[in-house]
Amino acid sequence: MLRTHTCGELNDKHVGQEVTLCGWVDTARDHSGVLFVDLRDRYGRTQLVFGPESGQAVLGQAKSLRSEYVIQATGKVAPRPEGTVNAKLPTGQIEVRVERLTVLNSSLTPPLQPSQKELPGEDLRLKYRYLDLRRAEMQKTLFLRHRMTKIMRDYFDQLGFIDVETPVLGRSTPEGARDYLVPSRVQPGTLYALPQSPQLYKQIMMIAGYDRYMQIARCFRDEDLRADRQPEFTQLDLEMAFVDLDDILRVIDGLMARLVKEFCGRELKLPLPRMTYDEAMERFGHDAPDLRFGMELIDLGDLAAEAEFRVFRSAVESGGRVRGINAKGAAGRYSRKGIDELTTYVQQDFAAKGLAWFKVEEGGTLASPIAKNFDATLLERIAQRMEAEPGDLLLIVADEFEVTCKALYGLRKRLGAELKLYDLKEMNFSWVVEFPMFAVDEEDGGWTAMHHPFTTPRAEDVERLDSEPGRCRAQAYDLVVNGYEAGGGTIRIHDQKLQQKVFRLLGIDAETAAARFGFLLDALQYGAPPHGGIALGLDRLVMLFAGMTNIRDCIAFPKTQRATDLMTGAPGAVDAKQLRELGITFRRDEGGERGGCTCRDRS
RNA sequence: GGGGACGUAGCUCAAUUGGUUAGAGUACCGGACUGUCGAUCCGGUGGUUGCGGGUUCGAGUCCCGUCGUCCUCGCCA
Repeated sequence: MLRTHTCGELNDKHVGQEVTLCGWVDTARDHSGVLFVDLRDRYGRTQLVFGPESGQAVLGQAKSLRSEYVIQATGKVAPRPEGTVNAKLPTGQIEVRVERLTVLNSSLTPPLQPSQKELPGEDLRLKYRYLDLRRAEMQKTLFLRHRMTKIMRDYFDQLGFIDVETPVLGRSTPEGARDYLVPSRVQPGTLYALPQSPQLYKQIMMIAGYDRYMQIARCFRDEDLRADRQPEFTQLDLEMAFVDLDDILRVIDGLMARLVKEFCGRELKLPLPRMTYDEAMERFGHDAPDLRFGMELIDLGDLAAEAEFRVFRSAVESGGRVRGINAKGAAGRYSRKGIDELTTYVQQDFAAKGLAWFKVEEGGTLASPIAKNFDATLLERIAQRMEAEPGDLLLIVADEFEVTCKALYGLRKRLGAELKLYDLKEMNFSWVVEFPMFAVDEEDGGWTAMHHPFTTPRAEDVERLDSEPGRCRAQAYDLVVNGYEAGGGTIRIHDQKLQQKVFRLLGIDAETAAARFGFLLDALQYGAPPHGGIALGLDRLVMLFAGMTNIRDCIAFPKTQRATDLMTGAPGAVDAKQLRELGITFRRDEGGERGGCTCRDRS
């Protein structure tokens, strides 16, 4: 080793020892006769002192040090003179009086400095990721991520799970997200698909008798990005045989309790609360409700039906819903213009027809441009239903059920943040269960799998498969943390006949099913045990435990919103020879100009 | 594919709403300084205002297009 200690470990117990440290020059303060360097590595910072006793040569050398130079310094650990102790630094009790200095490497003037106070623009951080990753914040997050996966592996190991790797080169499945495809050279005209999840492989592992499987698996989905979504992401994936839904939830409950104990220093009360999908949609308008605050959706359908106000009455008469939320004490926070913004928001983002609102005045009367369309008693009953108090702002959406869900969910989320209705450090865990088996496919009007086509219906709903699939509930469950879907899973179908029935319902004919996952249908006929599992979004979990709202900050090398890597320039053009070997040509009108013959420097 | 925000010195930002020579902090370069830790003090370099058009006597500012980053709807079993 080129060093005897790290930059984070020296303290007054080391005084008098000769040590050698290696690291990066964080800052240098030159006082002519004496010069200080804060030396940084991922363990911390230590102050180096160059003075007359270092010798003219070493002092002169030190004067040439600049930000991010990599140096090796040897000297004695000394207590800092009285009055110069730095309480902000764990190593602030001591300093190293340097006797020998080696510049291991110099550095260009860095475009971003790891210790600078203002965070540089994200494009710059991504382009110079190696500099960004030197920041303490990033190092802290990646270390948190490491500790979390360590705990996960230990936890599942103790429960008898085995870690099995599954292929990255697989075959495309018909449903779900868009696949990333990899052309085969050996089989011209065919392509592999990168896994959206190891779903089928882990089911095969159950059939093979490995009754407790886990993996921290990379998954790929070629869909548009969000603050909490990357095209390449990591799942904590697991599967168990001979279990029911409660067994899976209990295992994850235990894991969450362990993580919370380790990183939040408290006991998590188990079992985690459960809510049905229907209840979540009714109370919060979303299947991943943020339970850190109230402001639940309130149904006003019966009152709206009595109203003269046409917008309300016709919504109910045409089978829609009239629901609202009460933003307690927010009437003063939202001016007419502010409410207009909220209206535009629900119209543009959720296709709501409009937003009705009332401000609750002193004395409890409801004030609004639409108030004249209601008689006084009805207004009073609305106020009562919504538990309105002076200063409250009532926001009401009258529309189709789905629209009221989306719009009010959006409003609740937005107002929750704007009104700071929750503690940013709080962690709230819950389960949402009893998802519908199927949803109506917007494109062809047929049924589509709500979760995935291998999901088992609830035992009491199996008979509904034929008669009313829309009311058939699945043995599916989502883990929800602070309003984020942190993971989801199902009990799988282990009966080949039932599996084929579900495929038929989904409009996947026998031929297609056989071609796409005949191997699973085959395997189900060779003694498939009952099994089920779950996958947790690791990046999201890290984000949540780190108290962040951006998944990119929890990933060492993330992609931009347009799915590029600003550091490497990926994706990029490839050599013409590579394309020839794969039998690929690009049409000129579809990226032909990028399909050039050589890799292009995109910087 | 739709909606929105942003793009000015290496970096973080400003520029009195269209006005004459585009500023500040920091970084960088030079000088001073023996106890600093956001060191301080003095001096200096640094700009195709993302790019391309247009309107105007005059554009960082207005308009159109384009590129990039972010937020969001659709999308994400």
